[in-house]
Amino acid sequence: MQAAQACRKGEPMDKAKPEGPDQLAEALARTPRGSGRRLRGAVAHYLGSAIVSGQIAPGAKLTGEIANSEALNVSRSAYREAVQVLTAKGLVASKPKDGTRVMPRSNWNLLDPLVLTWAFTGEPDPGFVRDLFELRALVEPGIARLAAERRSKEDLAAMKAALAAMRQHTLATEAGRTADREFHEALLRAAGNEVLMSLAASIGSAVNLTTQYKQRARALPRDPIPDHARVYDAVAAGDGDGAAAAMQALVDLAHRDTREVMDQTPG
Amino acid sequence: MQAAQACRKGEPMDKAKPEGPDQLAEALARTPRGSGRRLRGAVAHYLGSAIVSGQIAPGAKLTGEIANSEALNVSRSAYREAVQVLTAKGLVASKPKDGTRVMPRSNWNLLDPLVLTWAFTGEPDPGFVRDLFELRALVEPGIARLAAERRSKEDLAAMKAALAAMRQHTLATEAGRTADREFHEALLRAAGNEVLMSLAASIGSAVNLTTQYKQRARALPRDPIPDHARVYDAVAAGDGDGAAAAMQALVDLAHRDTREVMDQTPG
DNA sequence: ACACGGGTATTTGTCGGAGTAATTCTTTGG
DNA sequence: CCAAAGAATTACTCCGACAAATACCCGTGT
Repeated sequence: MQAAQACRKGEPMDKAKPEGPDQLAEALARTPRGSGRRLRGAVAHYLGSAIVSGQIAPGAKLTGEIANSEALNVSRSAYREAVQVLTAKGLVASKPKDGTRVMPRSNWNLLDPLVLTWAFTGEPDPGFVRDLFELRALVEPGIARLAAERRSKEDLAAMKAALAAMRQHTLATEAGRTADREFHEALLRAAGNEVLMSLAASIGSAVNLTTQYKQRARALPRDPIPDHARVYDAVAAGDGDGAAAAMQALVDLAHRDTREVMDQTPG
Repeated sequence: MQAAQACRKGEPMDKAKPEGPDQLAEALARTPRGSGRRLRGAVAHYLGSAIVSGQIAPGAKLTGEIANSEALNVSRSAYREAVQVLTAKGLVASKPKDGTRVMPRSNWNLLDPLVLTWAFTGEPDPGFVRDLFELRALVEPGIARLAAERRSKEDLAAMKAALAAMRQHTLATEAGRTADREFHEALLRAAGNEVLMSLAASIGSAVNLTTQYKQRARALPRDPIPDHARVYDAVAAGDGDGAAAAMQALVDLAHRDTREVMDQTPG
């Protein structure tokens, strides 16, 4: 695909500029590039993964635009747009003459779904997973409490339907997992807080990634449906404390499952 | 002219108003553009504010790249890079033939510092502020609890120094506010959770914006230093529950202050 | 010897135009 | 009436040149 660039004008290969190992271009071509994903997205994924995984340390500065875009066999425009994405997520910052530098980790937007995706390419850092579960443990019970206080009849109906679908399909099927997502989404709507909704979307994306990881390790999670039911009952009863406690149990369960999987797959 | 505004499909276009040729370009030039802020940043700020403030509703599609960039008197590259920033923050999505559409609010990354900035240009939405404080009420006590359990001697020293500086300068001075930030930063370091750190950075940015707003209304916040001291004491004593409670009180206080200010300045 | 100020080189930033690719809408054939 | 082929529209990518900003070097003056 990138070959089109080199061949389009039929320019002859210049010996003065040794092509160098286009290991980079290969790696770039290997990056998954689905329907909506454009070239700039692939570049962003490549650079973002390299940064989040630590291959490019904070403070380091990456190669200049012209050189780097040529190394990746992409145009400078596409490369620059990819860098803008990284900049928007706080991973890098660019200044004339100084170049584009990787920012300290404290500046990264770790809750951005894409950044989370990059963090989970390869082996996830156990400390990072622990941090994520600590956040879940803080936020999700609070969401459940708010939901218990504010839920409408429609919210309850949606949660009940999702719960029934979960029971029917189980979490082993895609339909079951969809129902699970719908349950949490309904809970979130019931909580009536847009900011928490946005945060939960990020967390949910992280949950999906860990779940994927769990499945990769072929671990069978124990049945979480009773816990979901407890959350539902407490929310329906308007019992904030009960809902928070039930949700806390749910998060703890997921944490324990994940930790087990990560322990049984050492290097 | 009106090119940059939302353009719903099927609606007949009014003929151009006879006003100044580039009203948009003027507005763009008026957008604050500090040292590091580039042209693309100004465009992103302009479009982002218009979207977050609701001037361009979700589902609406913005004018094509060529027309819109010309209307703003910027090159297509700069405009596209600005749109990439918005895309990275979940505000818009682009597809060939369909154009660039504003995404539903649930897709926005409301915790992104820039998005928060855009949300606070003009009158902040009271509901949004409430949501933010609910998040703070959930997360910050948890941070204090973790800090109480994990703080090192260095953490305590840093917090103590910041507290002293706060006492000396008070929050009316810039030095005092810097000390305040340092206190919270030290607390965060003590908690030892990178994800919470990233989240707190976003929240802190929102806090700064609300504080700015409070100052704009010339309201004098009551003295929060005793509450900070209580947090410090509990953290030093390793009292997780106490630290959480003290921090809860601090957040409540800030919420009350902000609400007062917002009540006394109705639209 | 050192502080300071100006010039210079390097790097990102902006520009404009041309051609490509993907997707929706339309049209046509079954 | 439906489905597949085609047309139109839009974003996407590429290219090459120029402008702006700033870190760095060097000469100057004290």
